Amino acid sequence: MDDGGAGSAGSAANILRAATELFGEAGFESMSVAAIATRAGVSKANVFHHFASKEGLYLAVIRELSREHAELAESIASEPGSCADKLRRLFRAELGLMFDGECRTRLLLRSLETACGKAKHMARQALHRNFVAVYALLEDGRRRGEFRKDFDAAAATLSLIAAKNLYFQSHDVLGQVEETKHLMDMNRYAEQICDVMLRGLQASAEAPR
Amino acid sequence: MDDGGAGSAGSAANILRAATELFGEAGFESMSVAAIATRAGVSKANVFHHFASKEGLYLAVIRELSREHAELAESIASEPGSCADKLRRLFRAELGLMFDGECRTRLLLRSLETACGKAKHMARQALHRNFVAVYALLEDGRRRGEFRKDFDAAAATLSLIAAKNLYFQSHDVLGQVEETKHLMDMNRYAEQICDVMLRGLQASAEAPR
DNA sequence: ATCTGTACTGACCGTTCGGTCAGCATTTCA
DNA sequence: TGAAATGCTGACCGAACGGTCAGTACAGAT
Repeated sequence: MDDGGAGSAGSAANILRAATELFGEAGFESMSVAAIATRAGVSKANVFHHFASKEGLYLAVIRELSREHAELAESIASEPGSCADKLRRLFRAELGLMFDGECRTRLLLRSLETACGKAKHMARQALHRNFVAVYALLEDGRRRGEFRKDFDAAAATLSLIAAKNLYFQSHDVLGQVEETKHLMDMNRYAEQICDVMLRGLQASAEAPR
Repeated sequence: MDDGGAGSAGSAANILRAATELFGEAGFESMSVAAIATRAGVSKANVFHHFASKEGLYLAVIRELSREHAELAESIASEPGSCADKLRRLFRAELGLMFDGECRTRLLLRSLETACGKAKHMARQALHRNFVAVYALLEDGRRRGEFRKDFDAAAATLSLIAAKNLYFQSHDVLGQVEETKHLMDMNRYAEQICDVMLRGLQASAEAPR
């Protein structure tokens, strides 16, 4: 029983992968340990051999995903270039990562609202690390004079992250509505969102209305 | 068995209310019919007397909430005033409604990602009606010359809705981080988001960067 | 050759779940 | 007065669940 970590690269890794897929497709409660074992090609008892409990397995999955997502933002933010450029690059890269492993992303997003306290907390920590990276980027842009002095960096950061998350959640229905069909293209959406936001951040200091 | 609707105003209404609360606190799968019956002060069998199944009860709850949320946007959009004003009013009003019944909102948001296909569809329809109302508002602003000609109304609408949803989801952790403490105040957040967005929509036509 | 630890399994357990059903009250209508 | 319909319940059911356990197979160390 190693509970998380790579562990023997055989069954344990298979179980972790199967669990990621199945927990991603449906929720924690609606996916049984037996189903995960079947998908992984092992016996149900073997799942409990490698992981202490169903919740332990779930947490191991979340832990892996959280790290992966948080590190991306931090890495891009530390690259050179103007803040506006970095913001565009970051937004696009994050969308890319999200769609790269759809079920993984869905799992992480769902965990934000799960009953299980520990999973919720880990998912929120991932969100927080992401927040801090984007927030720092916006504050940096303000210091450098790229953005106006009087915008609320926290609100703007939240709005950017939100735009990313909801886009992912509703991507598969965008094609069903005429007005949103053109947004199916990820890069086009990223461009539009960044355009509006950057205009808002760069606009002169006079109040809107 | 009346399956939805007010019905006898006694037990059926109690069950519906209890189900809304409990499904809101936890998810569909993690809340048992027995628990709902206890909270409603009736027997478990009585739940099945009024509703065809657990899923039927769930759908009845969602149906009620969807209507409530979608109608607000449509009503405010039809009021008089400038589009910028209406956008501000709408954003604030929607946030208000969300926090008015927290567990109801949580339930609706969670349904967007549930395994149950019908519930997901209904929640998405509510989202769609909301989308259409905001989208029409932005397009109207563009036609009236309040906003610039070349912004993407669909992307901006999605972003506004997203900013609202994520704010609700993360509201209780905003107080734990120094940079976001000031956003705990709903109206202040609404103001900041609308400021950035409206500046982005009203800014002159030259490209940002 | 034997011992020890590890990976793994099939069979099983207690519990909880959604759902059913026969039957008891109360009301409604004839 | 009685028959029919409705609201409601406790007792019960089969299925599925998370989790356990005794035991097998096989590795490497002594």
